Amino acid sequence: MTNNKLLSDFKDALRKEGLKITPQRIAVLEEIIKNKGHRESEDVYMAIKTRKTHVSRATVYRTLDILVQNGFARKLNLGDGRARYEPKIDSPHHDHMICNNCGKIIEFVNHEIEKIQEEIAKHHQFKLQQHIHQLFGICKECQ
Amino acid sequence: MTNNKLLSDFKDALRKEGLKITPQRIAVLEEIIKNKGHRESEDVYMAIKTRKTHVSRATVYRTLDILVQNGFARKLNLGDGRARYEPKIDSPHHDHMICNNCGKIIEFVNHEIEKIQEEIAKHHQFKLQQHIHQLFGICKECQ
DNA sequence: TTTATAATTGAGTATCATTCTCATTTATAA
DNA sequence: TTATAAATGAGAATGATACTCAATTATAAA
Ligand SMILES: [Mn+2]
Ligand SMILES: [Mn+2]
Ligand SMILES: [Zn+2]
Ligand SMILES: [Zn+2]
Repeated sequence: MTNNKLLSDFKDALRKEGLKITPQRIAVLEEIIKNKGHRESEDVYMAIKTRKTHVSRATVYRTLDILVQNGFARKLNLGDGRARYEPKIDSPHHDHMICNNCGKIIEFVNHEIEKIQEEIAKHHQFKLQQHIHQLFGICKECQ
Repeated sequence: MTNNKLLSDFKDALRKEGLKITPQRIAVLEEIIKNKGHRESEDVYMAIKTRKTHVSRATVYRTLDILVQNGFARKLNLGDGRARYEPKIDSPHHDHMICNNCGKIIEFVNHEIEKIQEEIAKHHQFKLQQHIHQLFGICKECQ
């Protein structure tokens, strides 16, 4: 999906939700889809602030929420007290391996695990909505 | 394992670490092994404070860390900003399903998943140290 | 048992990510 | 162009957890 298509989809989503199209909101979307992935709110804030539109931390947080709510981004909790955001469009579901030493994030997906998860849920008559699966350890380069 | 055995093991662990045996530390251990599981620090603090030894929040946090460091408890991050602690002794590894509605926690373990995890790590030459696997959704009773 | 002392405790303060408040600014539809 | 509801930003608030440091206490030596 081209960035232009994404941008116009985002504008459509804003209109559909009765939200206004503002330079700050566009800037946050653009920053997130630069696809460096796994960005902290503060990173996004600094990146936008230093070279583009004037923006506040509050607005970055608010816009990241809008992106997550509308399926443009995914919010990750890596257990270190700071949320990360990654673009969701064109990025199918995956989970993460995180290096305890350098913080590097490796993405993985395993359909067998996904299937077993669903069986476990079904067995407990539990309606599965989301899951978190994170592997922590030491990456190849840090050993 | 009896609670008495656990208590003496804890005292041994404290001695081995050069730490003192205090009523506060004993009280936190006892509260945790009451096996209600998945307790918040504040719960533990209130429980001890209301019916036993005088204790402070700081000491509860410090002692929970000692328990985790020495293998007596496991610390869980359920993504809601408050850590949970569960006894680890006599409780083999398991993961958690959490109801998005009522907060109920169901424990599960699946050896196939555990095995695949290890294969994934090995494939990336990643030395696996811990993992988090949590399923979120709506429990049977809340549907 | 007393003493010396290093560890522990607790009250309060600090931290830090995130959310909230509200006065000012702005996007949008008429 | 105007009216106005929504959005923004600066700074305050929040909440879990960590830190500080003076007072207390567990422990080992005498
Ligand atoms: Mn990712
Ligand atoms: Mn458990
Ligand atoms: Zn690494
Ligand atoms: Zn439920």
